[in-house]
Amino acid sequence: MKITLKDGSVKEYAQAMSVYEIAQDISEGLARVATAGEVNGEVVDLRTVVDADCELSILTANDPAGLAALRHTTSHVLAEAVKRLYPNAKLAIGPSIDTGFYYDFESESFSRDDLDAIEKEMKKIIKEGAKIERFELPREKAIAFMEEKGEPYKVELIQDLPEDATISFYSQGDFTDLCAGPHLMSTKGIKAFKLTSSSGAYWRGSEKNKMLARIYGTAFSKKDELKEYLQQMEEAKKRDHNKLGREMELFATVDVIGQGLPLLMPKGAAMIQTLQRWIEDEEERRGYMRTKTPLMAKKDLYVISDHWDHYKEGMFVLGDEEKEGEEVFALRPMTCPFQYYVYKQSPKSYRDLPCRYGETSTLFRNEESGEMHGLTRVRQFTISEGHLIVRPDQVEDEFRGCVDLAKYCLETLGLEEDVTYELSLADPDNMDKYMGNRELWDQVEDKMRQILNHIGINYTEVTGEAAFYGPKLDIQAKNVYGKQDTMITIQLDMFLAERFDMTFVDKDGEKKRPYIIHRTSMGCYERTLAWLIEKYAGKFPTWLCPEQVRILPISEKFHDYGAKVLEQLRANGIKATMDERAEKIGYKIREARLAKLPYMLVVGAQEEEQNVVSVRSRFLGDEGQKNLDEFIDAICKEIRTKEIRQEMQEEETKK
RNA sequence: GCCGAUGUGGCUCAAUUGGCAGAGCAGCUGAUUUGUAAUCAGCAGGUUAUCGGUUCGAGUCCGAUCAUCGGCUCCA
Repeated sequence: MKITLKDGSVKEYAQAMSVYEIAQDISEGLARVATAGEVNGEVVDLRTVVDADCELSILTANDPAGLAALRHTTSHVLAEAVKRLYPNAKLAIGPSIDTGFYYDFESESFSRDDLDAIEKEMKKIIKEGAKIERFELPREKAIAFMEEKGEPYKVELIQDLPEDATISFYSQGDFTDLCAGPHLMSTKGIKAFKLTSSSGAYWRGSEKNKMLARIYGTAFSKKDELKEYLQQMEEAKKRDHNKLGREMELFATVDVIGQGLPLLMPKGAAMIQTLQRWIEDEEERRGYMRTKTPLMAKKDLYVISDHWDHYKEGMFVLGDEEKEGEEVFALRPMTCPFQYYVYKQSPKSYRDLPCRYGETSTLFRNEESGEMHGLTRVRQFTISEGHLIVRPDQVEDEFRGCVDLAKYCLETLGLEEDVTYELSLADPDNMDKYMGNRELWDQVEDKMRQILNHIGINYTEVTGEAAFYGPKLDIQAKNVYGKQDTMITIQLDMFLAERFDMTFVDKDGEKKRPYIIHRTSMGCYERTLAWLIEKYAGKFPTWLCPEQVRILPISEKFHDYGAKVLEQLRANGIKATMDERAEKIGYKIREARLAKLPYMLVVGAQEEEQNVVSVRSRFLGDEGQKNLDEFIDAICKEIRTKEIRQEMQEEETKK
């Protein structure tokens, strides 16, 4: 047989060989670092026997799939260590993930001390360097084997495998685990790992099931890589919006106000105000009409919209439903039906469409107590909400317009490189969660795919993530820890128009149903602020800064001149302040730097005499003396064009 | 909601087996009037998240509640 390798070279063998043997044949060095193979594009175990012509790559920890194999093997070592130290623990599952791996056990929860002890045991296991062996069993024998070992979760897993599935096991020393692989040849191949945290996790991800104890860890092929990763995580923590945003006094929380109800402090509020003014103006330019609708409504409205059936648990309900004759209200969790009634106030002609409504809309959602997080998951939030009522022939253009607006927002904020696009579809196995029937959903989902393909967006499809009234294009971003959140959503809805009896009169005089596009432009203000904090580590583009310029007088003698400068800056719409304290200039500069301000203007005798300012910025450092008008022109232009200037490279000096 | 951790001046952290709540920074006052990342001195600041219990005595031990964090589930 002929084996074509990645570099194009060809190896010929007379008899069937395992991937590992081929690696050995290429070089002993390669065999030592091999973690998996790839045959004709499919990732395979090192023990997989190749018996026909194929393309083959030997994977190492430098390949994503190879690294996954290394981490997966590490999770088995973790499981073995846990079984040694806690013989009563039951094994659940232990996959590799983006950042490393985890393993779930039925056990008491693990403390940090426990993790340290387990790590120690893992090192012992790695040092023992047992050979890892793979074997298969027929279904009944596999079940009997795991029953004998007292592993009920494994038995359940095997029972749920398809009838024709290969049931494989990997063993190392005395430890055996049900596993599809691939795995390293020996536990010795694990060179650098760390158990990072422990937590609870539901068996099979369902809250109806038992809570298991999960251990998270990570592994690399080199100690340096592990060290670098751990350092990166430490760095990431420093830009965590939840820490930095509080430190910078952008927001705060108060226990008596409650969970998920952050206070936006003056600086955070200023930033959100800037975003809001910008996006409202931009939407107006794009033909949106602004509405302002109530933050609450009678239950009746939500019954019509079906939110009462689909979303009641998530709403703050006011009044006692059980009480006869009592009027029940609820704070709004969305704006849709309010804007529909704006539309319905007069009969609409096909000429009136598309009808684009925008609202800076505050919403209330009663999230469960454990869900709240900083500014990204809150109970009251404000979004740049909009609904477009469109004729069927306008759907594509209008949808495209929404995507275009979303992209414009992302580009302006400098975030366009950091997002991924998801097409969120209904779960075909759970259609009673949704309005309408499967055929209608197929129609609207196909329409959505078609539009996205025309626009040329690179997206992945995710089933079960649709809204109950339609599929969504979700624009996702990751936080500093790699956790994903939806930043912007554009949704296509062909159900609610009927529920609310929305119509337009078409050319032919017939009443017809419009389509509705639900969309956000910039998304949720709180979440966007969080994202900006992390993206820029608090060093925001000038136009977004709550304090853009600080005047630093050399001494009190120059306060009058400084005040004149301040007045001029403010007259030009620049957010400026003056540090009037009787401190030395070095001290004032230090504080302004730590506050991450873009511009400092030092004013003293020289400046007053020549009627100039000494500019110091985050971008170029000392920019020398400038005429004040010249400085104002430059910064006004920077703010107007929303320029994102390159930061100066420097070491942060902190005490 | 579930599993777990945490909670001491605005911030960062001390406080021996349960035995007088303390420091630095920030703040205020005074002196200094300063030229590009920390001037000096003094003062003030606390019902140790809240409520309850054990004890001669609780920041420390126990219970409940609230909040924050790491996850799970859910979600914009």
